Amino acid sequence: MTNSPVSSSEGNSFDLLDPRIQHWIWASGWTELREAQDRAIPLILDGSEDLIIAASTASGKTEAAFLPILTRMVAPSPHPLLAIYISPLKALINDQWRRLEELTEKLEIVVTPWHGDIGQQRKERFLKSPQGCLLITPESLEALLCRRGHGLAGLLSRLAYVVVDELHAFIGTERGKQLQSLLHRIEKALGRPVMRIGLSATLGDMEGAAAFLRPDSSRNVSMIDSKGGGNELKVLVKGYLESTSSGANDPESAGVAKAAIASDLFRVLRGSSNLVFPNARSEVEYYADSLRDSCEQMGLPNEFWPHHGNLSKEVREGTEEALKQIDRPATAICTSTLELGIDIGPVKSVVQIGPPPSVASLRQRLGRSGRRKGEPMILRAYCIEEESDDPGISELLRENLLTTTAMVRLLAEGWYEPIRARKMHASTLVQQLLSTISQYGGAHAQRLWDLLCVSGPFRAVTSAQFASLLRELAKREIVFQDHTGLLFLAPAGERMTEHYTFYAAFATEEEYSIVSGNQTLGSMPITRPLSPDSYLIFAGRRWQVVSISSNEKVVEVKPAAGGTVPKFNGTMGADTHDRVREEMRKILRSSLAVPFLDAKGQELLAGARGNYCRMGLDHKWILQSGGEVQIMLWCGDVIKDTLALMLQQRGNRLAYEGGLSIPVKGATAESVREHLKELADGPAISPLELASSVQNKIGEKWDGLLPVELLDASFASAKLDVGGVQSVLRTRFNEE
DNA sequence: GACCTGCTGCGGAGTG
Repeated sequence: MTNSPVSSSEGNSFDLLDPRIQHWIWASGWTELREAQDRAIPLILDGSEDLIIAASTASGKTEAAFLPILTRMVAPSPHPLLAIYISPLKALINDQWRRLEELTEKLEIVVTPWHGDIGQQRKERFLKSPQGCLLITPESLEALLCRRGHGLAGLLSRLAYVVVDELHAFIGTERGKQLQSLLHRIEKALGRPVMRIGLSATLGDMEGAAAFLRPDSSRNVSMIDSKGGGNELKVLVKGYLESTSSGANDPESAGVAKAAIASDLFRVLRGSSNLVFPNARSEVEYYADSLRDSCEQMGLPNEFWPHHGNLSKEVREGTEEALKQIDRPATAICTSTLELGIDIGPVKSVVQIGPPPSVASLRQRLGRSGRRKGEPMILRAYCIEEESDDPGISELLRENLLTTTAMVRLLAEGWYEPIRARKMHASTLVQQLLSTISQYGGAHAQRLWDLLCVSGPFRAVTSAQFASLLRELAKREIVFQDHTGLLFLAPAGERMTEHYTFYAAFATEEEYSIVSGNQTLGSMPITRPLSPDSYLIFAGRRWQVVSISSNEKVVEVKPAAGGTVPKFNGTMGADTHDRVREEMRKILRSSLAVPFLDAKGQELLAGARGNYCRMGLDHKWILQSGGEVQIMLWCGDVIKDTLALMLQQRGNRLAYEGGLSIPVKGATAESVREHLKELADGPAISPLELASSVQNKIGEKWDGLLPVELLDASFASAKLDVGGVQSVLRTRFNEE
């Protein structure tokens, strides 16, 4: 292939591919293999190590994995091979299915998509001839193991590769723990390791990702980190001041800043395609409605479309289609639904309203713009600060503007939050235990312990905790042990594993469907049912409620002129990282101008710096104000929350609602100082003891089935950092 | 004090 039209920067990866695949590459008009593809091909063909491919969106990661996998599949062999591709989204499976079909058309390789929306016929065809590429979700794979476990070794006997897409979306979550367990159970059933390939755009640290992909380190994980040429970054952060003093209860005056932001967005975004991230579904509804209304007022076709997780598939696909149309401008107002790799067209700029949840998330969002060579990435951020008669510390230090400024600076430095995967997820152990018993139709306690906790991913669980979990499940008649020592599912356990809701590792609430005529607009939580005739803004439009059916959980609506933005049930917020809070303090201590702030932003920052000096915050971190004491730790939320619990456990009364400080009520600075000194220098309190003092620890799906001590341990692993508290307190005392 | 994701087997009606 000396005159091959496709060049390869290093080595001869192209030459290693099957000629038919080489022809496909040529016919697709590619002039060269991307760096990640070039490097991945020999490693995947060799197959003796695991692999992580981290490369930017639209850099051909999927092809990097599948070009060599398909080459292996079409090579002459007595046994046809099988590859499993695991995706966190059904939409992504459908995308990849289309792309792979195009590639495999002439190769006679069967590609089988498998998730909840795929018909039974296709699934049965795969079960009869389990080869080719299986594209599946973790939940469907769980169901496969749980229900067809007997034949698993036969079914997957040809398995040669496991590809995990969007790896970062799994790390540190219940779904990620479930996925690790599934991969381990498959290898144990086969009695051999299978090459694992992780694909990701954003990875804070590659070592952490490797430890996630192969937790027992029994195989080496190679890494391809192809960051790609960074496009120029253009940033503008705008500040807004909202007065909430005196007339604060007047609903008309609340939202002046939001209206100003909406009108600025209309002015700068019209005529191009953009993504707007306002941080909350209710805010998405506000801006989508307001911007669509502005288009209508001016007699223009609508360019603004909503996208969030409570909107129906049809509404979301409508927005995605509008974005893909290159010849017509379209801007999506969205939540993190548009952060993952669903295929949307190129966008000119990304708008962030309010502080981003994390630097990593900001980076992922920004990666959606400036995708073409030479085009800059454009970020416009809007920050609303409040001004009241009785300002708190967060208000005086302009926390929203300051957080956004700190995150933009860290982003520009190239820093983002490393992966945190120290959580035990004992809730998911309950699922894996029951699923494994179902898979084998009964199992010895010792075997389950070995499989899940000794060689498997629940390494943080002790044998005593595991034994107490089995006793708890037996007490609840979910499992029982026969005279030979085998564990079986009891009737309650069988009902659990047979119900379709068992296969997802994460919990969700029940919701009402919102229906207009024969169109389903989406769904809403049922904790706040609407009264008939009330008005509602949903899917970026205005509606009136016609009827509510509690039995069928359906709200019927019709178009209307009025409406208010709905409330959704938010869960706990994101944990801001230590480094972000340190950067915020650094900005307050400096007097240098921040060039990407607008005039109002500069003015607000100058005020915050003045307040920081006036309060003496450079050396003082325990402040007395009236009967309240404020503790300023300048650390991330996990440590701050842990200290709040420690103080509460020692009898302090807190008025803690997040923010920059921990307020202690009815105390003196001296007494609080004494407590903090003892905590800093005294023996470290055990995280389990601290956890046992916490009232509501139920957070994950099966937490309610855990014995007390295991629940405490699982809570502590996810939420507490006692060592971190001591270390931060010592730093603060030393600085005085 | 954000956001997001996913799900089997069967029975019955309707159609070719």
